[in-house]
Amino acid sequence: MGKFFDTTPIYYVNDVPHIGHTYTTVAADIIARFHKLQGDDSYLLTGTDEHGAKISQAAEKHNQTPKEYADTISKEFNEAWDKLNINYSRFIRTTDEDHIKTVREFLQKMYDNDAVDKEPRLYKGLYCVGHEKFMSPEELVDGLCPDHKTAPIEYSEENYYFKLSLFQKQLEELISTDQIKIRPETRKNEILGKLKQGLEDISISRANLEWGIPLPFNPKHSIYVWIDALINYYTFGKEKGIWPTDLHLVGKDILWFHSVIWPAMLLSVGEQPPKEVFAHGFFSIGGQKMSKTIGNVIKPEELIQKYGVDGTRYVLLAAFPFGEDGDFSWELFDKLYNGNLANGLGNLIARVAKLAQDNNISEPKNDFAISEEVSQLIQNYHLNAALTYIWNQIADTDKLINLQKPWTLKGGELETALKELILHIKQIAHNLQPFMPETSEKILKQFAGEVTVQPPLFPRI
RNA sequence: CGCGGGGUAGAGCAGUGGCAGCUCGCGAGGCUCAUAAUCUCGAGGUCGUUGGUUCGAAUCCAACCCCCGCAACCA
Repeated sequence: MGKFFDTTPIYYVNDVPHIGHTYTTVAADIIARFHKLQGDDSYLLTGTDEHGAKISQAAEKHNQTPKEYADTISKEFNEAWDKLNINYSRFIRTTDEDHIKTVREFLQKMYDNDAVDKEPRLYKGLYCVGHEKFMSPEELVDGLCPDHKTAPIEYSEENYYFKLSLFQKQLEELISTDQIKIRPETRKNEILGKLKQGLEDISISRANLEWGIPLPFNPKHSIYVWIDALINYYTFGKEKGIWPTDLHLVGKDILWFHSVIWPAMLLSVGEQPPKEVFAHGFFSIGGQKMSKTIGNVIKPEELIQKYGVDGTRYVLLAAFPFGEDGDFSWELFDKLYNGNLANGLGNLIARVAKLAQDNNISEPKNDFAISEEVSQLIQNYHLNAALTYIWNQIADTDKLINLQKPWTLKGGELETALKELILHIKQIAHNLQPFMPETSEKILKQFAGEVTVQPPLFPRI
């Protein structure tokens, strides 16, 4: 028994929930539920990231204030996770009062500790309006932005800088010794490689941004949205007294922020860095990159409508090795659903329930926990391998039925055979608890006391 | 140019020095408890190319070919 605290990234309200957000969040929920079942004091944090210029622009388009706009999108995320049975401890928003207060205190402390310059640096650069970012002179072709064919504006702005470069040695040490454990291993190597190339100080404020948290030591500046966002983990962790984070689950695109910038920020205020950062892979859609522009984004509602809540949780995690990229297609997910849920798990439950009901067999009493093998796999975040293991248990039980042929047996032999099968099923149901909580509960209920036939768990599609 | 991922059976993938595997699909057979479900057997691969290291290479090394991603909203 111990404490376990894991997080999803907080999602930027510039975008509505899609399959990528869903994947991260379901995985984080499975890990958190697993720890709870093991008796740990388990916390899962998710939420939305709501500040920044992009949000105020999007709000303007919808004729809303930034807060109104953020409220709308944030609610979509929150509702999606409720539908998916995500057992979060808190849904945090960067517009929450306590978060804003914590961010200001955090930044003040960075400032007091000399991790932030006392005076802003003047940043001069070439700003491309199309990109909404500064371009380096090398990126320009004939003085024009190669993508937009426009001349960038010469623009200068005063920014406060975080002295990230001071932490290079310490981070290399912490990461290479797994005190900040980065997984999968290839990602750790990537980060270490990038660290060796040197760290530059980073700007943490914006001068002309209204939709943001003011810098405590100079309210004319707003805090850069990434800095604001990362602190959400600390807002919750500090309040609950459960710091540091045991696991930040992130997409591979934001690993740098979570494994380098965020730990450095924590070190600068004398707090412990996260124990582990795990970067999972991305979905492509039918061989193409997932993109709003292409319009091939899959929404969680579409998945739930087709596969149900637990069906969605299952197919997302069963489809690919956890940590690696995978190519989504409805064909693949349909196959997984029909093959493994309808024909596999669902059918096994149906056939044993019928045999037990017809012969008035009642539940054998026994104590159960998650199988040791499954437990090990989940602890190492081999979620997909854990599911494979459980499905082998299902296949083995099907084989056992065909071997025993209970429909040819009578009396004591029949009872012994069926009770053995029921024990197998209960073990499977327990192993499924973190992955498919509703299904697991349904099965355990169905096989409690007098076993009865129930409607199919997963009708074929 | 750079960085990263990948090329293994019809499809999707696992396998990082020791007899090439899994799932789906396909073919044949069995069972009848079950959601046209389940079980058994089978066919199908010169592991991208070339060269090297080794008793032995899908696996290690070198060169090359091809696909995808990052630099543009996006987990």
